[in-house]
Amino acid sequence: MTQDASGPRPVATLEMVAALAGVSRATVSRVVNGLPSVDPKLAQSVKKAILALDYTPNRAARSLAKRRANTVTLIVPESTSKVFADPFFASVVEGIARYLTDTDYTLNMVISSESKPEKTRSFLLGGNVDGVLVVSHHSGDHSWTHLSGSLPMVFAGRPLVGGKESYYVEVDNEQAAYNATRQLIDSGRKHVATIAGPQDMPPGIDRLAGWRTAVQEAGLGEALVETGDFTQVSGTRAMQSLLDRGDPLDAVFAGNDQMAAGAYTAIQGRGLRIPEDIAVVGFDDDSFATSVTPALTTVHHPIIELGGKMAETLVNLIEGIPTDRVTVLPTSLVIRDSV
Amino acid sequence: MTQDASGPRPVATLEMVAALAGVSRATVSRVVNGLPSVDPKLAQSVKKAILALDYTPNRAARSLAKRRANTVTLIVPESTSKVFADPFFASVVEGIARYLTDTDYTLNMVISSESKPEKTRSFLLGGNVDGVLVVSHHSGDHSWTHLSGSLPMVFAGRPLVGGKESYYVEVDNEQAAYNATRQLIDSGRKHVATIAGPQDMPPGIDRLAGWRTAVQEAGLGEALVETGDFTQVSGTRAMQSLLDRGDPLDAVFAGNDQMAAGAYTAIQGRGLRIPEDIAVVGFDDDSFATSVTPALTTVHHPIIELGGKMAETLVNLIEGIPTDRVTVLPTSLVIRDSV
DNA sequence: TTGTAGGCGTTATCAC
DNA sequence: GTGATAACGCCTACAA
Repeated sequence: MTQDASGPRPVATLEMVAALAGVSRATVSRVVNGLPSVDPKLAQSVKKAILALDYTPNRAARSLAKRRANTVTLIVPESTSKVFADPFFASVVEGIARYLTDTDYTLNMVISSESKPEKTRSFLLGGNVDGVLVVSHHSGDHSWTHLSGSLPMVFAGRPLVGGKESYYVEVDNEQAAYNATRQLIDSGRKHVATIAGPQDMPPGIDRLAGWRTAVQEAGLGEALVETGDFTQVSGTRAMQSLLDRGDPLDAVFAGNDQMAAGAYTAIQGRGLRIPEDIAVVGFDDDSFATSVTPALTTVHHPIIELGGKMAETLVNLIEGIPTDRVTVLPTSLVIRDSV
Repeated sequence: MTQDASGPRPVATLEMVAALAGVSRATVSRVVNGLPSVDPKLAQSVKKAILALDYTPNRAARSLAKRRANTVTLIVPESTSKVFADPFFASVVEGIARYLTDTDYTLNMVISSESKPEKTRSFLLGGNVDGVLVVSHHSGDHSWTHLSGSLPMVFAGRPLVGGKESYYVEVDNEQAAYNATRQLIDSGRKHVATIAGPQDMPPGIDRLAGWRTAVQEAGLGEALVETGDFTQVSGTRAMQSLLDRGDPLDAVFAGNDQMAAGAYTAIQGRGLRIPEDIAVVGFDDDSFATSVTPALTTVHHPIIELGGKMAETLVNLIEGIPTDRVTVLPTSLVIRDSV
C-alpha cells in the first residue's frame, strides 16, 4: 500500500480548472461541452488546465443541472433468469455496451424482481434513467410496455402486443426460417419437420410460419411439428416425439440452436446419423452451433449488431433525433456439416 | 398514445413531499433515510405523502450531496471481447446484478477500450464510481490493478500478480482439479492426460497443478500435457496433438468445459468412443457440459454465487465494513456420462 | 466572447 | 425532535 493517510486524492472540480486557467467557470463549462463561442486562446489554456488537473466532470452534478441522467437501463426480467444462460443475451449486451462506450450514456442493468416490481418502476420513473432497453423475448417483457408512454423504450425483437407503437430491432425471422427450410428442401429432403419455439413468443411464431410457408410451397406435409421452449432439453424431447411418430423424416429445422443441439442428442441417441439420415438446421448461430458434432448449419443472427442498433435507436429517441421505429437486420445462412 | 402534450409527467421532489406533509425538507430526508429521531406521527404523514406523490429520491442530487456515486462499475477489457461468448461471464454478471438489486448501488458496465484507456481511467477516478469489479481472467486485467490504491476493487479469481493486497473471490481450482483427476484414476484409468489452460492465467496454472499432483500421487506419467487457450477449437487441437503422440491414453482432464467440448470433436472424429475408449472430465459445469453428447462429467463452478460474493465484498469495502480479502467458494464434481 | 448569479434536489450542520 | 441554511459541482439565462 502506497496510499497516504489523506484518503482518496481529491478530485478536481470545474472551479479549480477555472482558477488555474484564470477564467470563469462558465468559460470552462463551455469548452468542456464544446460550445463554439470561445476564444481559441482561452480554450487552449483551459484545456491545459484540465489536463494538468486531470479533471473529469462530475456526472451527478451534471445530471442534476441538466435534469438528465445520462443513463440507459437494461431491464432483465427475473422470470427470465434463463436469459443469462442464453448466449443471445450476452451478445446483445455486448453490442449495447460497445455502442454506448462512445456516447455520454452509461449502461446500467437491473434485474426486475417480480416480488417488488414497484421498486423497479419507481426507479425507472424517478428521473434516474433516460431510457430503457428490454432484451428478453419472453412475454414477461410486456409488463413494461406501458411505460413506453413515459420513457423512451426500445425492445429486442417485435413485442407480442403493442407492436404498432413500440420501437424495436429485429431480424426477419419468418423470411430467415423460410430460407433455412428451403435449403433443406432444395438439397433433396422430402420429409422436413420442425421444432418450433413457444407460440406465445414472436420468434417462435414467426420462425414456424417461415417453415410452414416453405413446406407448403414445396407441397410437403405440414404435420411434422413439435414445440419446445428454446432450451436444449426441450429440443431433445421434441425430437424424440417426432421420431416416435414413426413417420418418415429426413430433415428438421429447429427454432434455435439450443434446441437443435438437443435434437442431436435424440437423433444420435437412436443411432441415426447427421446429416446422412437426418439433416438439421438451426437458428441463431450461437456457441451451440459450433460446439456440436457435426457442426450445425444455421441462420446467422447478427446479435451484437442488434444490441448496437437498439442502443443507437434509444439514444436517438432520447435526444429527439428522428429514428426508424422498426429496424430489421439482415440474416444469412451459414452452411456447416449438418445438412 | 395516451400521452398528453405536457411531456413526461413531472417527478415529485422532496420539497413537494415536505409541503404536502406540512414538515420541513429536513424531516422528509430523515424519514426517507430511516433516521431514528423522528416523531412517529410525523413519519406517518410523511410516508403517506411519499406514497401519494409516488416520490423517488433523485439519485444525482443525492450523489452530489453525499459525494458518493452509489455506483459500482464492471470493467470488461476490450481485448477480452471473448468474455461475452464465455458462459462464465454472463453468470458472473447475473450474480453481481442479483446481489446489487437489494442494495442502493447501481451496476454499470464499461468496455475499457484499449485505444483510449485514459477515458476509462478518468471516468473511474473522476468520482463517478464507488468501486470496481473486474471479471476477466486474462492478464489484461492487471492494467487496472494499480487503481486499487485509489478505489475499492474486487477481482474474479486470483490475480496473477499483486495477489497479496487484492480482494478477490475464487474457487480452489487446484483442489478441484485434483479431485476431478482422482475421479478418473479411481475409476481405473491408467493414462490420464490433461488439456491445460494458458499458463499465464491463474486458473490455467492451478488446474494443471491439481492434475499433476493427482497423477504423481498415483504414480502415473506426467508427460501427457497439452495447452489450450480455453476456447473450444484450442481443445480440439490439443486433443489431436495428444492422440498423435501415439502413447496410450484412456482419460483426459480438460481445463474447462469448452476445451472438453473441443476434445470431443477430436476424439469422436477418430472414431473413438467416450467414455469407453477415453474418459473426459471438464471444469466449470457451464452450458457446454450438457450440450455435448455424452453429457460431460465436470467440476461445478458456482459462478453466480461468485458474482454475488464479489459484489458483496465490494459493497462492504466501500462502506467500510470489515471483509475477508479472499473468499474461496466450494466446488463439487458433477458425474454425468463421460467417465 | 466572457462573466455573474441563480438553481438543479439532497444532505448535513447548526441553532432552536 | 425539528427546521433553517449552506453546501455539493455543474449548467445556463442574462448581463456586460
